Amino acid sequence: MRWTIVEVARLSGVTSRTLRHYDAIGLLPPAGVGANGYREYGRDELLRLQQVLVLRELGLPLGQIREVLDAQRDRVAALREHHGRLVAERDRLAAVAVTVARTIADLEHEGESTTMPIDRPENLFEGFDHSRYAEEARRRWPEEAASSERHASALSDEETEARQREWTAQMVRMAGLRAAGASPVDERVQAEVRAVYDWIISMWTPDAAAVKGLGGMYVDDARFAATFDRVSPGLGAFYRDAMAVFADAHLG
Amino acid sequence: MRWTIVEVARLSGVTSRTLRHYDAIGLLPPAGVGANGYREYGRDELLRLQQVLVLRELGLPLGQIREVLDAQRDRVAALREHHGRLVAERDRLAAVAVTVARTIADLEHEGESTTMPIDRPENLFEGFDHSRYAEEARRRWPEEAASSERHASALSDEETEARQREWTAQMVRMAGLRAAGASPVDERVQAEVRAVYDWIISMWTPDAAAVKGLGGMYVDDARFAATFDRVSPGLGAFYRDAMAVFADAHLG
DNA sequence: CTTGACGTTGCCGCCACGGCAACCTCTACC
DNA sequence: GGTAGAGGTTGCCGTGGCGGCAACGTCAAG
Repeated sequence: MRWTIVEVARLSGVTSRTLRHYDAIGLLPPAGVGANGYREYGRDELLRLQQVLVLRELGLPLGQIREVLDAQRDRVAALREHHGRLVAERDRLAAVAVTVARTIADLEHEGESTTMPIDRPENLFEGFDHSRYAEEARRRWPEEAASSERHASALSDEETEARQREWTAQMVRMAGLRAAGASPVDERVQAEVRAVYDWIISMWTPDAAAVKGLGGMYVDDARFAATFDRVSPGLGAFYRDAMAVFADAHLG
Repeated sequence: MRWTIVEVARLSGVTSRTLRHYDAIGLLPPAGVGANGYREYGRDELLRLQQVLVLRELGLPLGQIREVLDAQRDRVAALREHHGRLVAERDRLAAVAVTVARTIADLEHEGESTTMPIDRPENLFEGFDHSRYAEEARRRWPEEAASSERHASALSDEETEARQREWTAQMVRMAGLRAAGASPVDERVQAEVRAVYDWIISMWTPDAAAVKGLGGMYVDDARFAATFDRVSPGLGAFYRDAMAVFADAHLG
């Protein structure tokens, strides 16, 4: 069985342009080329394309996908490396998003003093030394994290670290607001408190009974049950059992 | 006072190559050009550069930075738009990171059956139709969200939606494990339950008294107090007061 | 025979620069 | 005044993953 480029495109969902690109960079050469110059793809190429798309979906650059598929590289190692990059980029974007949100709020509430006078030009760029802050945070927090009795066992290291960083940044912002003379009822202060509240919630630890009770509700409550059933009949009961196991193992 | 390109570079932290680039694309033309062809920058250019760097730090593309600074565009509107993109991209990366992590785990624990037999090639690409899934989720969830008593008032719409998406994906994965014959004590199932547990935690709602109590602890507990004091003396008490206000306003 | 769908190669563009080449200019020192 | 070294200039190529377009050949159906 042979397929033309557009047939493969329709099967896989990528464009024919992309398939030609993959040929051009040697990532997925066709099985052969007909007398008319048309590319011909076979079963093996479809399988390879599937693997390419899986890895591409995971965000791996095409060059690394080729290395992995040509077995010159360990898949797990490549993915682990990639995972680190993803998490770092995710955190960076999260931090930027927070800053942008705060900037928007500031701009909306700006009264008058947008332009502050500047005498020494080198002060213009004071805020841009990020590495210093990041190091500070890293130096300050590890011991605190170790000595605290926070119930972190259910969270991965990455998540824990991300929360710590959030928390530190939170305090710094709060200190800034206070220094600027804001009172506790100030809406910007309250916005920060709301963030603290979210954070508290995420640290709140329901006990074993509560988790089991929730699992039971997944079965007994018609609304919940219907939601699960739409995904897969009987899934609610499966959740209930699995949650009971988890509760016994981790929350005893 | 006039500065050469390298002096500006040293003041601001960007490279001279970047400054030339900004000139080339019309983002930051120098104040003038000397008889020797050297670019000369003045105070106004430093101020403009500072604004450029602020907006660039927020991730705004250079073209939009130019539009904003040339006042053809509303800053807040541009940032709001940008914020949406950031959050979407952050969520996408977070989702991909989770998938990559699970893939790594799968690859590490894979026993033997890596290559499953495939007869119908179109099935190879079944998992890739994301738009359909996304629509499904969007159609399914709004009512559920509206009718549920979940305490979502303290969360933004974006966060709520992200949680819902996580939750739906969770169920699909769980259904897949179950279909594959996994039992509730299976470690992959338990890993998913752990995710549910985290989700439950984040939905758990402490009442006003609990929030106030926690605020009080920020002052009474020496460990907490010390942490706050290192950031700013008396910050703990400030938190306590602000949290009491929040609790009264939102958790009464 | 025509039409329209599909195939090919090849080149430009995106975005924010980095790197290099080839060359000119300024300052300091011998 | 020669020279070294730091710094200035323009201009072109490369990055990643294709999309879009041009200009043209091929195939099946009516």
